[in-house]
This record gives sequence, structure tokens and C-alpha cells, in this order.
Amino acid sequence: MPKRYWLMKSEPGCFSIDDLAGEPDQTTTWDGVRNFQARNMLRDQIKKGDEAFFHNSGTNPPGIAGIMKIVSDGYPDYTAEDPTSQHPDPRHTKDNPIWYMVDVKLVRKFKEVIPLSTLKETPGLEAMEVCRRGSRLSVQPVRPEEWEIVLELAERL
DNA sequence: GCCAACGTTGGC
DNA sequence: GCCAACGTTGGC
Repeated sequence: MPKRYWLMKSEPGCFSIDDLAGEPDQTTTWDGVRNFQARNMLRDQIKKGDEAFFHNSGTNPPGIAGIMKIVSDGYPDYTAEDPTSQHPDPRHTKDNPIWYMVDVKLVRKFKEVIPLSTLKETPGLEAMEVCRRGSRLSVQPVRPEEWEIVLELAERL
């Protein structure tokens, strides 16, 4: 299976790339995803060894803050079983898991966030999911060509 | 704060 | 299974 690329959104007020940098081994669980489309990707498609952009949402400006490596395949998101967690779901049980997560490790933080407005202006990124109006998926696939173009933008910072 | 986009729920 | 009502996301 060739390596695949992803973009994963987080609200930095909730969990930032600096929070990730401060985790032991700069690794954490990407938990709390409660959307079925994103769940399907976490459960079935994202694999250990893939890479993902860390995308800031709900910020001014929104944009890509850095790169993470996926360090586990998808597995049940046990935070759904905890009534005191951020996103509990009583339908989710050990025998019948509904929600999934992966483990992620920081690869690098960009010197500056690449603003969404820049992505939208960059040739070759017109079809990128995050550039679409009303794009709400918190886990989304990125084409290899798009990945390369964003890396070039990061080089030029 | 507004609102577009779209997911979820529930009546029928 | 349809669809209206409602809730959430997230850019602006």
C-alpha cells in the first residue's frame, strides 16, 4: 500500500500544534472525531506510515501549521465511552465500537502557518478539499501533487 | 455575529 | 424512505 496523505483539522484553542509538540514523544491520540465520513477514513483508509497536515480551524487566519506522521492504524476511540470526555457517545461500546481514532506524531511545525487564503490562490490547489467553500470534513484526503505543492509553499516561508 | 453547507433526527 | 426542522462547523 503506497503512503497516503491527509489533512486533519483542529481548533488550536482545543488542541494546538504546540500542544502536540509538548506531548511525550510528540505523539498523541487523534480522538473525538464524531462524523461518519471522517470515521470511515480513520477506520478503513488511514494507515500507519501515512502523513497528514495539521490544519488550524477557527483561527485568524485558518491554515496549515505543520506536518504529522500517522503512527497507528485506526482503532476504537475509547474516549467515546467516557461520559466525562469532550465527546461522549453512549452508543459506543467495546463490543460495538462506533468511533475510531489514530495516533499521530509531530514531524515538523512550519515557521509560519500557511493561510487558507494562500492555498486558495495557489495554482494546482483549486481542487483541494480544504479550499472548497463549506468544506467541513475534519479528516480529508490530500492528493500527492497537492501535498508537494504545499511543501513548496512551506519552503518559501 | 452572520450565514452557507451539510449532517442528524424524527415524524409520517 | 422522504423531508422538514434543527444543530454544528467554520470561513468571513
